[in-house]
Amino acid sequence: MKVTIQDLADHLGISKGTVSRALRGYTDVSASTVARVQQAAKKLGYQPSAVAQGIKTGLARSVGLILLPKSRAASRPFLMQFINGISTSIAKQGYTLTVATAQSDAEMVELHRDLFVQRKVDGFILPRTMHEDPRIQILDQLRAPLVLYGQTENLTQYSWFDINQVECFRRATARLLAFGHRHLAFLGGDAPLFYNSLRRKGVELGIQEFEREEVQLQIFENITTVPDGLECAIRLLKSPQPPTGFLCALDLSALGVIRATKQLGLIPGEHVSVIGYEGIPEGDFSEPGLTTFEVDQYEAGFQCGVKLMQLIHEKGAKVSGTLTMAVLLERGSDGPARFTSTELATFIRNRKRLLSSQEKLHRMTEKSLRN
Amino acid sequence: MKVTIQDLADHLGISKGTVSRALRGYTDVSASTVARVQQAAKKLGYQPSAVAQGIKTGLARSVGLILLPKSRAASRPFLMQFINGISTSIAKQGYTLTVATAQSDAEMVELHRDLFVQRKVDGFILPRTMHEDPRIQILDQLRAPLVLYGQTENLTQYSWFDINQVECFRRATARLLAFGHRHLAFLGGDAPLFYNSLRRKGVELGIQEFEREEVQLQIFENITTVPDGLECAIRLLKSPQPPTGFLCALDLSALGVIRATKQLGLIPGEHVSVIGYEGIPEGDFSEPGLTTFEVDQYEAGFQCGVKLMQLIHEKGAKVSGTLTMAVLLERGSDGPARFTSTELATFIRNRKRLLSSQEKLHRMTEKSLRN
DNA sequence: ACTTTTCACGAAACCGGTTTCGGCAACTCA
DNA sequence: TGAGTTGCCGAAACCGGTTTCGTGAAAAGT
Repeated sequence: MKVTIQDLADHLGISKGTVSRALRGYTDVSASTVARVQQAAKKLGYQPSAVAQGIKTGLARSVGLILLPKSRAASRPFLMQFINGISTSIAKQGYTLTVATAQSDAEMVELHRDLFVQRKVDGFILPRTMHEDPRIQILDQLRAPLVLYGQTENLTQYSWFDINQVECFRRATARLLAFGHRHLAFLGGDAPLFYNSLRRKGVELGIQEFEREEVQLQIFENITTVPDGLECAIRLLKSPQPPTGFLCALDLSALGVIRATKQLGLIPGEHVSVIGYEGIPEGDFSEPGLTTFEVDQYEAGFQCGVKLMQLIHEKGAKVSGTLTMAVLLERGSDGPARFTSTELATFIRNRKRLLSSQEKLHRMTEKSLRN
Repeated sequence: MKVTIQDLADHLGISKGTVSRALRGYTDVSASTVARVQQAAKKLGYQPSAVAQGIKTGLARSVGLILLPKSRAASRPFLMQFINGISTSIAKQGYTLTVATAQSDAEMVELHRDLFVQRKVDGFILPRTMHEDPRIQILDQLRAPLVLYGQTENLTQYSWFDINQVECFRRATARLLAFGHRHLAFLGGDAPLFYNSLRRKGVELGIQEFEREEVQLQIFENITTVPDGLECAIRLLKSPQPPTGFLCALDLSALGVIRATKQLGLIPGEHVSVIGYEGIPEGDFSEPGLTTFEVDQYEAGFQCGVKLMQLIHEKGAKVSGTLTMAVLLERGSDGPARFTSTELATFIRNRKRLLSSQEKLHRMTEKSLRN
């Protein structure tokens, strides 16, 4: 059924060693033999078994990506294009992507170890880097090649790729300040993940650089889902000094903030401003559309793949880090500050009455419509 | 660095054959030796190389899943949980998931062949089944184990898992009919994919079974994105006999329909009804929420994995098909028919005037608010 | 006490490749 | 023409496991 190198050698009447050398591009095989072998290989449909190759070369020709589906929030939207990017970049060297899922952090670390020790993969791409990432520690011990998608401590020791999130949030902050907002809130994401510090740092930097007036900043963490963002924003907006501008580490929490503003009868982008980060598709379906930084996940995956291939193949290859920018999508959820914080608080208090009167008007027109 | 079976054997002073038999659970090894070997393996951190194992057993202990990222529409949302399901079910037998991406149908077929011929995978899971699926044809030739996620022709020859989409759309249709809708539209998805026929069949069945009154049904295909749905719905709603109920093969197109209704000043769920299928997260962010059938993608992946493991391991294993149901999420996008088709047409014509008057009222209240 | 069976393990073949090594034949050069 | 290269290929070792086979020693049977 399956044709082996021996079958091919017998068919050509030469030794399997010669067949192997011919196909691997050794120079000590005559051009005519190489041609014959290649032709016969194509005719018989021979392709060397990756498994058998791996035993001698010590390479599985696969890279590992281990996911934690528990954290639906941040890993779901980016997955398809990220995978596509990795897969495309490594395919050139005959590599494939091995994807596994873990249900806990501990299991994730074990999985990395096992996959490498069992030679199922030759290296890893690590998304969602953490502070003192335990995956890195164990892979260091094993001397496993790895590339980080994200940053962490001791960055010079590893290859990594990341978006300049500090700069993104610095710009987002500067943007809201330029719009006239003076009371800001930063809704951070998963505290143990490194990105959170970076995005927060960007906000703080943006405020530092702004010297014209006093700026108020409230900081929150672990706001990772729509309900989280909703609840947090409701609480803030009902406070005596509500923020007029929201900087959200994640699009999902930004969508929650938008919901909250609408629940309170406010118009996002007009009464309050919201900026997100990541560019998930849902952001285009909210009303108004979410202003956010769109990350090119395909490119991210691609670059991670390229870097990992270098580490695996070029002995003594230098580790390298790359920082790129995300694109600001200016949709409708932010804009010039209409209110100060104090004005907004008053507005929100008065809003209830007005809402009910509007409701009445609405019903009136609806009724007239029916007839 | 890496500890091999020979290292372990030397360390214990026994032959590597015995070590292997001890770890593989052969009976002709004394219990005490088995214990010693297992203990030493753990101490030295020995785990057999999957690559080396594979050469003798002929198994790579990996299953393939090949994606077509081009078709962003349908494959993106379900991916994470589907992968999680597969990965979890096959992990028990030491299997991992190999994911690759193809940029065209032709490349996808090649990839399946190559991955199997190179023994990188022992079998495949095929999502998004097509009519006369070319992947199946080539994998049949290679006698490669496969499991379909979806249905196709000659279903008795393969293992497959699917949602009973016919029944879902029959119910959706019956639901709209019970709500009093008599002019329906079915917005189908990718015509070459098998699911499209099934969902359409469900709609036709639902209408057939309804014998009380005459029902009008308009059918469209290849409506796979939000803009597609938007454009199609606008056109339909502006026609002389607009449908009052929309059955959408995909949530994305349903979201487009909801947008269209709102653009025309209609209230989804009140003036027109929309039902989708799949349960993508975006459906929960639209206003009103999208009524849809939620598919458990984790379960789907899990079952596909289980079936594939059976095919690979149990020689002479019977192929098996499984049909389950999706859960109807009753959100706000559908409801009792307020209008007949004719009434709706009139309503939409009159709507423009009313919209501008409402706009005026709205501005009035806004102005009073500001002061 | 001697044969037969069972138990437990070592030796070796094997899987399908890669890579090293050695040697024959042809070719170059003096 | 004989010695030294060079080109090309076969033989064999090797990679790290699995599995078959054979055998010595202990246990069981007579």
